[in-house]
Amino acid sequence: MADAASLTAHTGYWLRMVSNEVSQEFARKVAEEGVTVAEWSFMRSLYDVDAMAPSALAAKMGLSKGAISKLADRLIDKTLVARAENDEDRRGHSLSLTSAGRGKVPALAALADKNDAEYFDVLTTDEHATLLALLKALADRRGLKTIPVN
Amino acid sequence: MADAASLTAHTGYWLRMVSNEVSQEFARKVAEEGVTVAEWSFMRSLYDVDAMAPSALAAKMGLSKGAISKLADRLIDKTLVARAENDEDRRGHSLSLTSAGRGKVPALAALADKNDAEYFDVLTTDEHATLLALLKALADRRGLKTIPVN
DNA sequence: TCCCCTTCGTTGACTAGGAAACTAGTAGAA
DNA sequence: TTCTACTAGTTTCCTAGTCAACGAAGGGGA
Repeated sequence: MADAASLTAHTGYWLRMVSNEVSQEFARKVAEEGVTVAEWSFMRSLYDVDAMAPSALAAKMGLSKGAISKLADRLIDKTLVARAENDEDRRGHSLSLTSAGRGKVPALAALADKNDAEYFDVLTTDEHATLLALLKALADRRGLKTIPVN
Repeated sequence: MADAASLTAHTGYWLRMVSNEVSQEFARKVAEEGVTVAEWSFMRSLYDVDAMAPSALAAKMGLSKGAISKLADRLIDKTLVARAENDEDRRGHSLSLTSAGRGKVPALAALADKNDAEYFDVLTTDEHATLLALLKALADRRGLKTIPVN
């Protein structure tokens, strides 16, 4: 019955609790570098390519087109990202990192590594590996393709 | 180096991806009952007690006082929750479920159970148990006390 | 008793994202 | 070639949260 179904009994509950914590911790750290987690994810996605269409980035980051549009505006204000019109298809735009933006990525990536390592440090190596494997298995079996922020 | 630090290598990344999915799925389901996930969590927290102070609820749900205040407004509009002034300490208020609100909880709790069971159904019983144990261990060892939405 | 300091809850300004309307441009069919 | 349907991005409106400022109320010391 309802009374027996304690809120804390759900796996989704613990998942969210832990996930929130990792993200908040990381948000605090990247804030010192002057960017948000979403902005970092945006920049990181652009780092591997020359340029990318907003719609592709939306799919990759698991955000709506509208969110990408606004996120891009903010990053352009910070001169970390540039938006260019497309010659072939004049509807499309392409987004790319400026040199300032590109220069910021390594430090942020190091921060991301450090955050992850520190957060999961309370687990043994085996436990950490098991957790990662289970999460990947879950994502795989549920057919997750989108790439959320972080 | 930065290039080697792929975004997808982080445990935090997978955690967030899976957690987002569970939450969104659940959000979609409770929406059919006319409430949001935060509203459900609010009602669930009130279900075990007669009444509760906004500040206590904020601590329990891991939200700010302001968020609780607005959430309460919405639930009062839906006549699921009532707000009363306190006689002993006239600064304090107390929040409680209306009978309509209380009546809704069991169905929502069943939905929460069902969602959790269905989502993690792709794991074997052992895998599910291991995942849950790891998440709890992580929360415990990191001293997590707050109770996030869900 | 009266003042200062703290606490409780609400409010307002702001940030972030989603959904849908909208604009501009492309492509295919007649 | 021109009309229609579709596609890409942006914009607008809405929801949901944070943080900081605020007013009301309590409590302890001079």
